Amino acid sequence: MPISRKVSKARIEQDDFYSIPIDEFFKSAFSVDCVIFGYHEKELKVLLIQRGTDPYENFWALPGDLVYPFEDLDDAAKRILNDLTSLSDIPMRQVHTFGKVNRHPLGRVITIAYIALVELQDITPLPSNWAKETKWHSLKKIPKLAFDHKEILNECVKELQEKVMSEPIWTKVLPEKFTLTAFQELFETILQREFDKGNFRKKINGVKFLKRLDESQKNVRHRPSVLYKFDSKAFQQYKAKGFVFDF
Amino acid sequence: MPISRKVSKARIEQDDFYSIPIDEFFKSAFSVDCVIFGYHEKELKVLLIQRGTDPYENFWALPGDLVYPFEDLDDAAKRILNDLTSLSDIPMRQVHTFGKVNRHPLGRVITIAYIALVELQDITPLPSNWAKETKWHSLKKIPKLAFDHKEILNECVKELQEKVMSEPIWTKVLPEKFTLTAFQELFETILQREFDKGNFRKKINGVKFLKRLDESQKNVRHRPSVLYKFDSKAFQQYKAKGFVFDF
DNA sequence: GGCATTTTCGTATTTTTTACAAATATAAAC
DNA sequence: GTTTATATTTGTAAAAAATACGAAAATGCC
Repeated sequence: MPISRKVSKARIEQDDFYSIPIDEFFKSAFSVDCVIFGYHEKELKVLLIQRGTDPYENFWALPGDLVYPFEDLDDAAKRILNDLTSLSDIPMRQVHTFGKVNRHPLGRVITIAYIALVELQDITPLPSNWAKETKWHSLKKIPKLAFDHKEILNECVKELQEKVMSEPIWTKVLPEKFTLTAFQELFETILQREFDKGNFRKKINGVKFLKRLDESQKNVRHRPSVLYKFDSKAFQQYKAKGFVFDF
Repeated sequence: MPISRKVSKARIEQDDFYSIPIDEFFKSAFSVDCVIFGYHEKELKVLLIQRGTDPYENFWALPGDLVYPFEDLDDAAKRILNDLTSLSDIPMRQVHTFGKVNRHPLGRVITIAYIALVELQDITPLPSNWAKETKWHSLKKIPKLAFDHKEILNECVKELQEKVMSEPIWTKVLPEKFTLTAFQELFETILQREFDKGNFRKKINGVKFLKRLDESQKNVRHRPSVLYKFDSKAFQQYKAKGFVFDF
């Protein structure tokens, strides 16, 4: 195992290399930040924590922390979300890595952002470990955030909008059996545009992984809506062909 | 600056925290791997280097190296590609971060993958620094690769197929003025399916950011093709609306 | 000029989208 | 019971787009 290697003098003099000890490279850390979007009744929120530790003590921030040296990234995301908010069983997806040199005051820390989408009412985050407080914040009024978390959040909103069209990231938001109206409203909220009810429904009926059930709503004072469910097996075939909703 | 912080005993005993020195977190490194796809005459290749240093000396690998502690990720990608292959001015896009614990024998190293797409004939990579050799490898026969680079490559092929539909990642492949036949062949190669010539053309003509010029091919022994060019300004509006080709 | 070649245009058919209206199913009010 | 309010569901006519072809056009070369 070499203890040093040739590296370029970064953009000072091309073709001119000098040696720096390889140990110098192993002085960085990385973190995971979890962007948990909460949906409820046509409103989209994001779960923030109030930091109870330096740096940025008392600031609102995305739930995030340093990854252990012996921990896989996806595992770290789960563990960190659970550490700070007591939440578990929330499937998250990696979306982007943010790596500006001075984004963290304690040293070089790059952060990998993960997103998830849940029904607000289904879960009750509880602050834990160094998180003083957890709170759902409407996307329309986000306070000043720690680190570069505002930038991360903005990017993740875009990623959510893209991902919701091609991946079943929305399955945790809806009950197992759901109405097409609920499905439509969810997409309208995330994508910020409206669809014609009848035509939206026609498109859905052409999509095999949304299965119409022989069951309908109860106790509604209007014509009850037929219930649908997501067929993940059928979805696999769509995914293989590069499926994207064409709303 | 705190020298330690409470952390959970990762998945051993929930709700039980102990302290480990914060320095322990700052013993990792990260690298960038560049997946440069080269296109030429209906064939897609990827640029690999032969490693001239441990670990994995003499193995074929994606051009990649450790990121300096004082270096932004996007800058590192450019610098590293240039260090190893002498290439510059190749716009790359971050696609995914790979972070399995034991993916690197020298310690904890996560790697951020970047992709780009270029015309093979336009550039001449030259091995430099610790790269012994550079070579374009057909995607159909990839040798055994260093680290987890095979897995990274496979994932990046999928990302390329997705990105080519929504982002002008293809602009560096085609000359400034190009024929629709060339454009079509490029997409057929990347997506691995074929399109009807006349109908493909009709779709393109409905897309405003592909501008038809008052100019056509010269010195071809058949009816010359009209040339088109990419209008990046017009594309911005498409992008804002979440444009995706619907081939 | 005729030939080979590939682009380009045209068109008839089918399919999908769109916009909107009418019919339907339920609970609750009368 | 009958009516009413409400939202779901179906239907449909017009417009638009996709599809599958084939014919016409423009070039270099013989």
